[in-house]
Order: sequence, then structure tokens, then C-alpha cells
Amino acid sequence: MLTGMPRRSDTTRAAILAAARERFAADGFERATIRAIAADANIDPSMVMRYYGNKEGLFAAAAEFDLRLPDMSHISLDDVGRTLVTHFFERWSGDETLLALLRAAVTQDAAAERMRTIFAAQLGPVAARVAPDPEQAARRAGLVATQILGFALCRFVLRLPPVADMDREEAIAWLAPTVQRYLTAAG
Amino acid sequence: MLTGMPRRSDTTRAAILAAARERFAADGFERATIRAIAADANIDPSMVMRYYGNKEGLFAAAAEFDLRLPDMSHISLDDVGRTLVTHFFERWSGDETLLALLRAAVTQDAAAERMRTIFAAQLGPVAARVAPDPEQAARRAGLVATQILGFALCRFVLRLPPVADMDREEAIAWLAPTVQRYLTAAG
DNA sequence: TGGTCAAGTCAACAGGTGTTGGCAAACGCT
DNA sequence: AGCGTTTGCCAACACCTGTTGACTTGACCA
Repeated sequence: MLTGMPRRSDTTRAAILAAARERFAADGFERATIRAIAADANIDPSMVMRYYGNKEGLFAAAAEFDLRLPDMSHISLDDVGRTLVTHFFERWSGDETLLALLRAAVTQDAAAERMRTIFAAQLGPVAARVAPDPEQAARRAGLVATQILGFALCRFVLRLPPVADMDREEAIAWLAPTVQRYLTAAG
Repeated sequence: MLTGMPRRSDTTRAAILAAARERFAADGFERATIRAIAADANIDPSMVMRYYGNKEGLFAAAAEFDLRLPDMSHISLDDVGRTLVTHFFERWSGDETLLALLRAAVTQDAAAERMRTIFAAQLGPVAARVAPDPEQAARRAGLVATQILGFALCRFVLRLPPVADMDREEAIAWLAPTVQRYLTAAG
């Protein structure tokens, strides 16, 4: 049966997923144990296995993610950098899935692979639309990724004091021109 | 005895350290096991404990690192970005210690702390010397770190294809202006 | 040559991991 | 009410981890 009928266990499933995201984001893949996740979700560890198969399956489900990049077609080409950086800021702060993905991607190849496809499939098209040379969109998207991920790494993971303490507005003011240049400057 | 006399066990110590760096760089802190490191170094796991106390002590020894930033006092202020980016490129490629540090810092707080002090203590002074407002040197150094570490993350760890395939010259050409701006542009 | 100490080996421990199968209760349906 | 299915818990397995202590070997010096 593949019907969309809500099952009785859906709340448990959701609780597991929420706890998993939290633990993966805080501890990374290997240090986040199934036992700890189950305890957070107030259920038995064996339930995790029943619903998600194994630890990798659980991570795959917890790391489902959409960047939800805004529609760029109605804004000035000069505002692309600022718009994108602002959006990423929201996305990083509001959802810990990206953080879980980043922490896990450093040691888990499956997570790295997901990271690659997310940025290629979602950021690539944006770059293709605004770049002066669409055939180099992938490269430009990659450069944007280095700055966005590097900032997230320093602010949320490594917690370098000057980066972690910077307020939103100032961070955006510094990063936006960089992203703008990577996307629209002549290559 | 704190004499500099070379001990008979120094070659073993060095073999352990080399194997540790390799494993930590390739697998991260938790997946690099003492048994695997000992096997690589062709010795017994217990030797690791005798010489380095425990796993954290081994990592601390293996993650000793100096950025060896070049002397900036004799180059034009406009070349600071390019010089710095070029130097980092060499440093990342020639020594896997930085990679080990980055992989471990994502889940090990001790490694993150070392990363913080390395960048604050070594990159900070450089920023202080070239920034138009030395009191904000730390912030500028932090921004440089976001771009440098983000590039290393995407190229060596996540292996985002467009970033991993970029050749040296092109990467430097893209990153240098960013670093230059973070260091010397008006705040 | 005999003795002292470092260098190295071996086997084991205690604890934690992902994962499995069996069993009890709750539920939904006819 | 009675039955099959779902949901959940419990105990255990097999494995791997860091770490320890006792023992053997070898080098160096008096």
C-alpha cells in the first residue's frame, strides 16, 4: 500500500526525525548515536531501525533538504549577491538540517554527495540565469559555495569569535559583493 | 631529562605521527582508529598510548601546525591578497596537517580550539599590519578565514566538482581580490 | 659479564556501538 | 467480541573501540 493515509506511527516517525536532525547537527554522524536519538524522541532504539532501516537510512531521511532559493527573475542584476546572501542567512538560521549536513559531509561520503547534488542542482541554475557566460555557471556556483559554506563553517561550526559575533547586517554587507562578483563579473 | 639527545625510539615516534596525520586527514578524528594508525606505522597499538598518552594526546601532537605566513612588509599593499592566497595554496597542498585539523575540528572541540588560535594568532597580525583600521584586524582576519577555509572545504573535503577541478591559477585569480578586499577595503 | 632500563609484544578488559528477534499491548475492522 | 496487524519494549548478540598491565627482548654501561 502506497496510499497517503496518515499512519498511527507518524508522530513517532516525526519525533525520531526531529531528534536525529538535532543530534546530527550538534555531534556529526559518528558521535550521534541511535540510542541518544531514541532517548531524545522518547522511544526505543529498535524503533529507529524499524522505520528507517539503519543509521545511514535515518541520516538520509533527516538530511532531506531544499535550499528554497528565491525567484531571481524579478530583481535587478545588481542585487543578486545581496539577495542570495540574505536568503542563505535565513536558511542557515531557521533550519538545522544544513548544519547537520555540513557536519556529516566531512566524514560521510553519502552526505558529501548530497551536498554536491544540492548545490549543483539548485545553485547551478541560478548562476546560469545571471552569469554573463552561462556555460561557466557551474564554476561560478562553486565559487559562491566556497564563500557561503566557508562562512557557515567559521560561524556555526568552528565559532571563530570575530565571525560568530558579527551581526547579520555587517556579515551580509561583507559577503554580498563577493557573491555578486563570483556570479556576474567578467571571467 | 630534557636534553635534546635523540632517543632510540624517535623513529617509531615519527612513524606514528606520520601515520596519524594521514589517517586523521583522510578519516577524521573518530573514524581514524588507533589500531589502524598503529598498523600503518608497523607497531603495536599500545606503543601509541605509551608515547602519546591517549588518542587526544596523539591528535594534539599530530595537529601541531604553523601557517608560516610570509613576511608582508616588503610587498606592495595591492599584492597582499594574491600573495596570501598563493601561500595558502602551497600550504594546503604540501602538508596534510591542515586537512586533518579541518576534518577533526568539525566534531572535536579541541581541534576547533586549535583552529581558532592558529587563525587568530597568525593571521590576525598580518591583518593588523595591512588593514586601514587596525582595531578591526580580527574581524578582517575572520573574513579571510571564511573564504580560505571555505575553498579548502569545497575543494579537498566535499570535492565539489567545479571547485576541485579548477586549476591553481584560476582559483587564485578568483580568490585573491576577495581576500584583498576583506583586508584592505574601507570598512 | 652481569645488571638496568628502555622498547616492543601479547592478551585481555570494560564499555559502547549498530542491529536483531521475540514478546506484550493497543488498535481497527468485521 | 474476536482476529490480524500495527506499535512498542526488552534483552541480547556480535563487533569494535580506547586503554591497561604483565611479560619478553634487546641495547647500553659499569
